[in-house]
Amino acid sequence: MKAKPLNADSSTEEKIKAAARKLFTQQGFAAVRTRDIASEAGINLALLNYYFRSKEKLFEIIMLENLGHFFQGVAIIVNDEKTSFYKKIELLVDFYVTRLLNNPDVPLFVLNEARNNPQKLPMQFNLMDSFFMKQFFTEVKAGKVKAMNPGHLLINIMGLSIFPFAAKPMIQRVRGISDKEYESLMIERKKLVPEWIKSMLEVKK
Amino acid sequence: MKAKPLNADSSTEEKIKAAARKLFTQQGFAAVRTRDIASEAGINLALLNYYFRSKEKLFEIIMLENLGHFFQGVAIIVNDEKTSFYKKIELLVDFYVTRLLNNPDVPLFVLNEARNNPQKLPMQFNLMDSFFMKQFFTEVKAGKVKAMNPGHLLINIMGLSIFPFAAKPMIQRVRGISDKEYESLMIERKKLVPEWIKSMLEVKK
DNA sequence: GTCTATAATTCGATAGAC
DNA sequence: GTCTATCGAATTATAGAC
Repeated sequence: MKAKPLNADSSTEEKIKAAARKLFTQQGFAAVRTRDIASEAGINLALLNYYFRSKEKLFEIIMLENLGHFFQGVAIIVNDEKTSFYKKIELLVDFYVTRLLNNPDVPLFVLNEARNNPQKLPMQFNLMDSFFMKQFFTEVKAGKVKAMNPGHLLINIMGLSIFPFAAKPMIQRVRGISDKEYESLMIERKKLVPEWIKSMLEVKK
Repeated sequence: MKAKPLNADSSTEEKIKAAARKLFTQQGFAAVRTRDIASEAGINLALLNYYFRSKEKLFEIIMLENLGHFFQGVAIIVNDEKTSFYKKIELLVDFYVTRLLNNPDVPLFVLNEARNNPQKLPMQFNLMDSFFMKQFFTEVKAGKVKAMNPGHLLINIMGLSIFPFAAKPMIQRVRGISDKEYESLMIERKKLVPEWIKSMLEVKK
């Protein structure tokens, strides 16, 4: 078995992937030119086609990576039988916000891809069959949380966690705040969103 | 002054605009070919350039229309001095959901545009100076609602109202529900989102 | 593996007939 | 106003030298 080179991340292949990841994620497939990727990677256009056969192949690799950012880890969180219902909400929000702080362009990319190529989304992963959902129904039956269509719960968790990243440029425009301020707002949300979700689920006396 | 033709909506110009609106809104500027627009409109490519000088000009028209869907009406709602703080929240949510039920592709389009061309967004419209925000601060000072960074309030209202439309294909994929079911979920949200926002703002005793 | 040069295709835009 | 035919620029992909 061949040993991986020590500097796998600085190999030419990785440089191209890094450039492609940046540009594709920010601008989408159609808006990016392979020339731009090559230039961003500091290499030649021909070399890009030498490593990856085509623009499509390279894009698919990046897409799978980005989808991973979105779905990887979620399955583990929602199916852990040792954590409580509310703890899972905290973990989910923290997971999304933490990951997206480092990859703020991923949400729009994934949402666009989901619309343009829904068949490429991981289908096996059915949130409705998760242990998290079982816990939700248990809480509802016990009268501990308000009954609602579980779709609302999922939309609310994701909407409150993910939307602010997808809408960052728009919100910064209508509010006029800096990148730094926006980041600290997002960090605040790690704590606030679970509290809000809790309030929404609270049974009124 | 010349009278408008009675069938303005079926004129060639309108047919082209309708086709462009559909394709640009669904796929974005770069992914759409002028040939596709012409074909969708049932006319020739040359005719498209006869009516609108270029792809860019046509796109700008569509973009302004779509931005209108998003911002038009919001300014009126948030600056009405006769409606209460909570009433405005109800009106905002209803406005977004109602409009987006008929234009479900607009949110992703606007979010993409806001990122790609932030300078083209209407800047004059500063939500922070609105009467709605004054009312929020009044409520906070009176101890009637929880204090929070007003950015969170805006993000939450928009996230809970708009995100489900931007994420529709993804959510349908992970939940496996039909278009019809999804629509009734959205209609439910007109009533539920304002209630949830209220819960989030409630001062705990 | 990496480059230069170029082939092959696509796409926006126009010329010119009707 | 509307069409066919085509130009010219841009872009993906490859051939071939080093």
